[in-house]
Amino acid sequence: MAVTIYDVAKKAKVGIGTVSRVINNSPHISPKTKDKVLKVIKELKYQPHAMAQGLASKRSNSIACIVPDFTSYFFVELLRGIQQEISKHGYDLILYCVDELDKKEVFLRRALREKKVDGVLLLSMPIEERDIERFHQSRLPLVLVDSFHPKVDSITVENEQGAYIGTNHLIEIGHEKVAIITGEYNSFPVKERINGYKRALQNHNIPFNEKYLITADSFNNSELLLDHGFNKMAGYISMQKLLDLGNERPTATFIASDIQAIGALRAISEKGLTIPEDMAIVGFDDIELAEWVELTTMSQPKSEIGRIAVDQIINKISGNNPSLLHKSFLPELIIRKSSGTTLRS
Amino acid sequence: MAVTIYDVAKKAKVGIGTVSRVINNSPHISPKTKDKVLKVIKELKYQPHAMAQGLASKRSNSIACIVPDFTSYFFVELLRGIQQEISKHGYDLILYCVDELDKKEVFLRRALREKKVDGVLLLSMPIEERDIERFHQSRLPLVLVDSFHPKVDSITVENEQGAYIGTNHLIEIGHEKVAIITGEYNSFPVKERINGYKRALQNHNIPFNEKYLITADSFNNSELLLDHGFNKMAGYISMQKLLDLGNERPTATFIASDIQAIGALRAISEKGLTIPEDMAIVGFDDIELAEWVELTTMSQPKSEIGRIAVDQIINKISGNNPSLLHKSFLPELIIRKSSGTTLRS
DNA sequence: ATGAAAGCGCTAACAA
DNA sequence: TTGTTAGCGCTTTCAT
Repeated sequence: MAVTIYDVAKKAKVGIGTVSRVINNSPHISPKTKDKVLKVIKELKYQPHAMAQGLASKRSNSIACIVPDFTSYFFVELLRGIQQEISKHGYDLILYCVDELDKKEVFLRRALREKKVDGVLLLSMPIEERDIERFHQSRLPLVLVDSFHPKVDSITVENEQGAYIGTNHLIEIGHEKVAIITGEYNSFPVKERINGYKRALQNHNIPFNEKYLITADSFNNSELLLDHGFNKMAGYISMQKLLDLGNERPTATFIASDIQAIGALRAISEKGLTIPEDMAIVGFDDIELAEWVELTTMSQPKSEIGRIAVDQIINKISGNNPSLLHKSFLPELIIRKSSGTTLRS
Repeated sequence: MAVTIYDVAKKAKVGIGTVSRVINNSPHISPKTKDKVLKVIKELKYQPHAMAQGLASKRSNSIACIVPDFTSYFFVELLRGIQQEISKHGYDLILYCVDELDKKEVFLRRALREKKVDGVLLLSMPIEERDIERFHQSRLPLVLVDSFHPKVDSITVENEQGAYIGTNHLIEIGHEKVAIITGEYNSFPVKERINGYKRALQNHNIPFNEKYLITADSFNNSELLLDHGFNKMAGYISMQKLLDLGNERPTATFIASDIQAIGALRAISEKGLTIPEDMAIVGFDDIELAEWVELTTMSQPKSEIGRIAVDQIINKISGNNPSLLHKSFLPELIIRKSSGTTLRS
């Protein structure tokens, strides 16, 4: 049988309460007995039983992270920061992936009642009003990452402004026919990014051209929508559509995710066109790969986002009622070769 | 207060034992009472408390996965398959990352005593004899993935043979000066891959040239060793070393991971050399990116590996004492542009 | 087939 | 400061 708190108590000739206090760093304990107990704990290689601790204390020392099917490098890089920070605080990360958005609810409700985690981090997913209410009632800390709702703590980037800056960059280096490629229209950041794109056009008195807006919904291929169209293939196909526009073809494209941009790059070179001369590109995310393919992009501070999100949720778990947090980072324009500064002709 | 098994029992007018039986799908229960209880469970939105279940049943429905700091795309892709399979079986994945190999022990021992997980998946990490003994004694299921020890279940690829095939491919298309770039020498797969490389040379009576073996230990930069040298930068620097060999320069290189190969590609093009004419490349892993950069590589069946590993550990958890499993997959040569078939004059 | 009751290993409130 | 004890919410005998 595994060694329990009773074994430790007996061997140290103290009560189990005392052992418990030692384990939990209770301040009210004499250094002498503390040392004695600690010694026995070491001798017996005692380790508290997580479930028993959890049941009695109503804490699990685990945080759930629900991610939308981590195909995307962006999530992976975000997740990396989150894991590190969670681990640093002595918590464990339980990872859930949902391939369909509806399934998210199942996890949320389970998390709520099952009491297996002390808090939930929801990545890049919308949340329904009734779920918010549920979390509020059960007082289970919830933090949104890369998603927004006025009533829930959230860490985001300024999608609208980011798209504005990216599009603006393309216009300012001389492009007038600027297109946008983005994910599924009902994905949270997509609308905002489209708005930023439109605002940049407006600012320069460039009329919005319907044909220059390619969302992932455009093509009827559910395969490509698994991650809301934020994938290489979707970017590839979207760019093909733009290139098929003949002499109406845009000379520059703002692409709302680097991974789509990477697909787009291929579509461009396959047509025998060059970047940035024939088509200038600005992406979004600054995934590790972006530098590799010399992609100009709007950089998201991924590890910073992860850090803040975890700090906030741990703050809430710890009971220091922090005020509602809506932290938003401004993405930074990283200029690389794909936008260039030269125009074609 | 949350609804407990007592609330359900009271409302359904049965004992808590009966409710418990319903929850756990016990066969000895009349369909009638089962329905009645199920109805109440739904009405009350009852969900068993995970900790209480765990404490009483000694099962946590969680599986730990210890990965070496998931910087690498290979791990991510592996992890994806593992998560899916774990989830499919109704288990939760607790993810631990260890940046230093020594820290692994901490997690292993904690997993052993803390009873927070029902099994442990160890990815790409060696395991010490004494830890094996500990796991054996406490009967906590352990499965190695991408690592090997005779006494522990393991899912691997045939590194030696894979390296052999990759190197052999380069030799057969005409190369004689074939180098190898790989990770830290003490990393498990590295030695095997070096052996496969050497065997291929031998088979063709090509003498082994010390200068053509670049391991990640070669350079004194601990940054680069975080993931045992399996990263872009390490590949980049390693290739530079080879290119600096002047007229002794190899014409082909087998690179023991795609991510290093990607770094190497850059080093080559920066020197104004072309691939595959000046330098042919074969990588290892077939990460998603490999196709993108047209890298010939030895493909590992990542989702298959994950699936088998999870199935095995769940089998062990379920108590069907499966016999010791040592499944090894043969990596498959995927020929793309980076190896080409043309030699440079 | 079902109910009652004894734990599972711990925390926390209460006494001392 | 410390020991004792009553739960935490469930599973699992053991009766019935």
